Amino acid sequence: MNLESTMQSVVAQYAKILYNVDIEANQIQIQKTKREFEGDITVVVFPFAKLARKAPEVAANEIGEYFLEHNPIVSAFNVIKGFLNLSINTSFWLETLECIHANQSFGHAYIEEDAVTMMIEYSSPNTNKPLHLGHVRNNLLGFSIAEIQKANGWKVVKTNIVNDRGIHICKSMLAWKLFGNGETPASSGMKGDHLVGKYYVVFDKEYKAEIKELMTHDLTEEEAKKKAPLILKAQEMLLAWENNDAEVRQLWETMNGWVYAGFDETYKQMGVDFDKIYYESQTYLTGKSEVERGVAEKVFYQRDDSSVWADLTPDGLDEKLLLRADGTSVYMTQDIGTAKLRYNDFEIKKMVYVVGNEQNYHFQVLSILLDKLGYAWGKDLVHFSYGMVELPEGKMKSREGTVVDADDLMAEMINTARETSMELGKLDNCTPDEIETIARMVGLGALKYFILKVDPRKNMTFNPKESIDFNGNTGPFIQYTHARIKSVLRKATDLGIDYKAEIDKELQISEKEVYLIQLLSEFPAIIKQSGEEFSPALIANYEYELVKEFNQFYHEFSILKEENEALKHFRLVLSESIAKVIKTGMGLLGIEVPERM
RNA sequence: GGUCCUGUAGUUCAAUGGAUAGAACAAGUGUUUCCUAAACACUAGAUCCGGGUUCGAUUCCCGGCGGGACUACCA
Repeated sequence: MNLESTMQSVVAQYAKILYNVDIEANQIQIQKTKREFEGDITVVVFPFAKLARKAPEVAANEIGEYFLEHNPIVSAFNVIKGFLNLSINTSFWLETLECIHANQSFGHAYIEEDAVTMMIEYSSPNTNKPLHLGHVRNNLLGFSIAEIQKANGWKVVKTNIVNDRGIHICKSMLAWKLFGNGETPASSGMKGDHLVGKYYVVFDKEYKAEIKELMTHDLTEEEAKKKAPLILKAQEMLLAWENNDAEVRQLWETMNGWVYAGFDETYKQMGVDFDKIYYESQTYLTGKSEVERGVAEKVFYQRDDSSVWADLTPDGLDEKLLLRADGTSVYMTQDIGTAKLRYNDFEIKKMVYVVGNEQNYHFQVLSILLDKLGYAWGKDLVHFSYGMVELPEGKMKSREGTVVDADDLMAEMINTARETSMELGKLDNCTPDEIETIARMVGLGALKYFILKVDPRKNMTFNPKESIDFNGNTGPFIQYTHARIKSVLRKATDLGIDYKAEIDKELQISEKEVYLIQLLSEFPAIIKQSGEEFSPALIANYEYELVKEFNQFYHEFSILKEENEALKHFRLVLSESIAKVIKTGMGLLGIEVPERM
């Protein structure tokens, strides 16, 4: 029970006593008092002043008086318009801090044995090219919301559906076969996914050349695209794949193997992982049988050309194709198949798909289809939809080669972090290993924080330079603050200061310190809200506010030099609690915080 | 055309229907006997337009205008 909800029910109770007004506790608005006013928390009186037919000021004053008489944690109050500002007893805040300090897993809900399962799908790459900036946003969001839901008491299964079959991978395979000269990751020294991606580009280049050549022979562009020998060969290869042609399958497995090794490295570097990976090659047939079941149950219908459709016009949408006339499956069919496999593998109560907003329509449809097929979680599946990431230079376009590769980006961030730190002489006393660890934490922290602090729905601009700035609302700034607090605590330990003992409840502390404790006490509510709204940004912005507040405090007050032992002790406890909340909060964003930097 | 998302300082981002719309970057001015100056303080600057609901609107509703995505027998 936190202060806010306690206050809500108390105020509701008082309203009943004073005015005989019935109001739900959660209808009472409680907020933190703004800085420029006296007090700690504020009751917004307007709503029930109206019900009580009292002028807001009058009602606010009466409730304030009642508080003073009957509730010892309120030490003073003032009224401005319809806002009742209450000051809370210092001893209440001191007790609150002690609880926070003592609670090892502060902010985390305990996961019960019988907790329900939420499955979160994210990443979902194609196997014909390396991961790029768009995947970075996807992976970071997916991993972070999984962590947040765990903190909120869900059992979470992180999953990835790999699009390992289709014409795209055949293009890479074909180009490698024709132009590759047997090149392998080992022989070329290239990462596997990059090597395969290279041949995807080769295919595209040669294919375009063929189209151009054909167009000089009086073919339109459309015709040329369809008749170019390379595309015909690629389609042939896809067919051979579907028919289990041994040689094609062998090549497919080899090249996908290279790609997976490459992806693993990228995921590892990014710090994301999965509990269960599905492969499209294993799920697409299941989808077909599910669709056939739908036809049998008359949820879907078959046309004369034997293609299968779902009529979604009653839902205000179009008709949607599910199986082609030749019986092959489309994207939607695969998602249905994957859903069935997952349903069999886990007891899923909630399904979350982290997929870009260009697929909003697709998931609207999928939700309806799964519901019609009888999946309990179909109706309210969450499409966690996010916007595009752009660079300051403009949009990414694969054709113009302006795609930002995930591996390159991470390497660049780490390099910048290392260079900046070296320049500032911050790592002078570190071993090469320590330097690498810190550079990695800071570089990746900058990237992650910058991306996660933004509302996912919005398209955003990723500015590498700005993200790694050590000032402002950035990851490194928060990491740095954590390291500083840890440094103070180390020194305190060296000086033999004991800050595990109880805090003196009679201590006089400043408004700023009360504000910091109040901020800390809101942390669990922030995590809860982040979980409900699937919003890592909420946590990121909270972290920044906390750190900024602490920095001001830190400059205003000395900690170790304080003469008053009780006060010194209190400030150390406060600092340690803040460090704990920073670490926990950043952990929910998938960001590591260094002990020193 | 239809559907969905979005519009806040020069820029990048905030703001459960609440008080004088917050930060950061960029610009300008300061602060180092100091626990990490990779810090802190100060100055200047914004809700696309028009209606409506409300004691009160950046937020909710309606209508414009601008940006993006989707609207494939591609995935």
